[in-house]
Amino acid sequence: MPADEQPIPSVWAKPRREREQPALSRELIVAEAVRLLDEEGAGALSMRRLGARLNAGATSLYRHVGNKDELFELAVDEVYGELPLLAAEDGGDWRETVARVAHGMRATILRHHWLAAKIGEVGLAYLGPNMLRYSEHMLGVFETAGFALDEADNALSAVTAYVLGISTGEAAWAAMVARSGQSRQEWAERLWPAAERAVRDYPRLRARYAAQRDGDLAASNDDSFDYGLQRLLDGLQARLGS
Amino acid sequence: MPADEQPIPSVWAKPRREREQPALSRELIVAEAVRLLDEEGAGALSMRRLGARLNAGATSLYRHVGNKDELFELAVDEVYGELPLLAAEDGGDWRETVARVAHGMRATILRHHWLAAKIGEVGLAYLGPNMLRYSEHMLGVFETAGFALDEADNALSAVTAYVLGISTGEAAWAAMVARSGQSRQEWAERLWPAAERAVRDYPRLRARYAAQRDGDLAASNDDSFDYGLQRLLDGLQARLGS
DNA sequence: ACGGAAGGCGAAGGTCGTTCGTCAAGACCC
DNA sequence: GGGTCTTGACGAACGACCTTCGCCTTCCGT
Repeated sequence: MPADEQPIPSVWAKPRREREQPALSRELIVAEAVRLLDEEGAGALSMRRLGARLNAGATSLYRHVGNKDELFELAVDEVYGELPLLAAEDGGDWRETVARVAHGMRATILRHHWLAAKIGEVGLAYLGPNMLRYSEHMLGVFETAGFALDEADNALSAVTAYVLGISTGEAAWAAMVARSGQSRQEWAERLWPAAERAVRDYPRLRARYAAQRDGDLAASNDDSFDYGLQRLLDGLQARLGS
Repeated sequence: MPADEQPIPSVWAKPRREREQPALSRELIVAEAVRLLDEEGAGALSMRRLGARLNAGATSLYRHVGNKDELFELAVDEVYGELPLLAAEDGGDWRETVARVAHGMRATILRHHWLAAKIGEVGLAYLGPNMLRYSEHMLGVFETAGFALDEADNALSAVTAYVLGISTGEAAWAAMVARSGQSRQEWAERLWPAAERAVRDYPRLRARYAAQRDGDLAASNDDSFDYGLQRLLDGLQARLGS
């Protein structure tokens, strides 16, 4: 047995419970969970690992969180709090406001690449306070743009669904790259042969893949996102003209 | 010990390996996995339970599938195979075709409520054969409608993203209801007090919730889905006019 | 007839979520 | 000051999970 593992029967040996930190709290736990998720993905979040990062045992977390699923809900809403709440000036351009919010939402999802998958499990209607505040605010934006409340609801759902859907694919890709530890370039190179073989019999897909082969992938994703967003906004704007 | 558990040392007691079924195969495994997922959700799929449903041990599956993640990829692509591949007649209405495909895709996602969440993990660009065939086909639809190939790609991404995004929320809700074992009505009633309390301070949300309180929820979801879809198609159609 | 491949499976290692009982430390009341 | 209650933390343990390994049976091609 190593000497430093021998229990020394003295007051001074006792670790003198460290309480200079507020110990543990729901806020600290959720914040650390988000950090862990960002760094290592949803699969790497276990209560034990999260506890260890907080200098605590795994079971201590249950005093504050009750459940792992509950913890995920809290983490999702925490990130919802990062979404920009742009004011809709009365005479301002509602299109510009909505577009900026949509871009901000996409950026948030890409920053937290586990978010899209978790929303797929948890759903969009889960009553988190930050999510409610965001929804209320955006309904207001559409209302002052001229939509009646029920149509504003549909419009908000459409924009949110579009952003969430298109970011899901990008986020999944980013998550895979992050988990592999390789760079985005290496990963693409490694995947290329399989992709080329898979699309051999599909001329249109082959052409699309070839076109993206040497282009800037990030820029292409940005353009594609904005294209669909603008079409959706076009369609919404046309409803206001009548 | 019950008598029927005593090992009888006789040839006739041996179960005489049942091989009238083709034993096990990747196809059988994936089909049963989809059935299990539909019935009990993604959380209930374990290799042991899946094996048991196929009268096999858990580890036998690894001869055919290699991985649980791989099994999920196969299951996702299996469901992709259910998507309708509507032909785009040359003089026909491309809008109608795309709308019908979109509705079919939503119906498929709602029929397999685990799908949306899994796509969020796996991503849209995973090279499954059914998914490739579907993409190639839809690119063709947009091309014959008059879009250049790169714009057809963006248009397809937009429509797919919208459908996926809006179905995600509905599917998550359906999955929760299915897991709870209660009826949709019971679940809504049970959730109502919490929802009412949560939206108390948000007038627009409160009005929306109240409006949906006694309306037909399914019909309302259908309408909301079609609203956003039509706006997106409006925006795409406007691009063809010029 | 026989050798090798393929398929199936039990045991086991390691991780996970979660519950329970226990223990230390402060809060509060008489 | 002393006793009691509440809060927070934690180790042990249960059951379920994925996956690897080695062994056994079955079958097929030659």
